[in-house]
Amino acid sequence: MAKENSETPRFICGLHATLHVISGKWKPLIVFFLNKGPTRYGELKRSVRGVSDKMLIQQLKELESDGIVRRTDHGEIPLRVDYSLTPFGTSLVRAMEPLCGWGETYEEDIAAAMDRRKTSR
Amino acid sequence: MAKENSETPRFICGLHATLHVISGKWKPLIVFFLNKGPTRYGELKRSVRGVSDKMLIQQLKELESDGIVRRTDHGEIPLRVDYSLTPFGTSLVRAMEPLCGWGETYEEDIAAAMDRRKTSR
DNA sequence: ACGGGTACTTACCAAAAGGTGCATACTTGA
DNA sequence: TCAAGTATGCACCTTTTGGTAAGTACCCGT
Repeated sequence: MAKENSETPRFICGLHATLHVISGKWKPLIVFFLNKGPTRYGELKRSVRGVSDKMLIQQLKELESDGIVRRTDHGEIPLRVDYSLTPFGTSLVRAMEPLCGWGETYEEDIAAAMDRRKTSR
Repeated sequence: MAKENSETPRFICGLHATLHVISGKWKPLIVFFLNKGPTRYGELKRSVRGVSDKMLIQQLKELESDGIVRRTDHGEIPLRVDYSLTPFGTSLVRAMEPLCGWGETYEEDIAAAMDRRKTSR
């Protein structure tokens, strides 16, 4: 009587799940900066050079709805909001570290491969 | 006299570099299966359910040009090709493990967040 | 000669992701 | 009152990514 797939095989493996959370052009950069401590919106925007308001807000909202980031509105007279990592976000950053390390170690190879592809197109 | 950025700030951090290698709808799944050993094209296609020829080949080519995957043409009478991870690819898989673990641990939370977003749209 | 299998390649399209720029509501300082 | 700053929202458009379906070149069994 069992259906072929009785439960949700949404993710093939943990990595697959994780990628749904951190993929997005600016997300890794955002968590990277946020890992240094709470940051105001404008400050973050200046840190993540090249990001547009739309993208920054959008990605922050997604990270927030994923429970990675916390938005704090200080309810002050001149609008003041800042963003920080939740403990969940911090655990993500921990798990990312080896990948960061791998990327750092092979940065040049990765860049070279990217260039090769761009050139041969 | 120094320019603002004298050298290439292509990646903000290692993770950023890594993501250029593993992001792509089917890449994590591909390396996941390949981690179990060399696999023939057709076999891989049957494993990664739902992938089209175009996508499988495309992503395999990118992984190959990034040095993650190795293509072996056995030059046999009935066409026979298989794919496997290079040592570089294996090192990537190693670095991915904590992220896999994180994803496994919080799979439900991630899925729930995804559903929330899908529903509220 | 035909149908089927292997390993791709190609053209065409739809959907998702990302970018640009203007608009808002509120503030402070000149 | 007007410009400027903070933190967004929104409409529109382009780019990138992914999907569908067909075709190729080769081989094999019947």
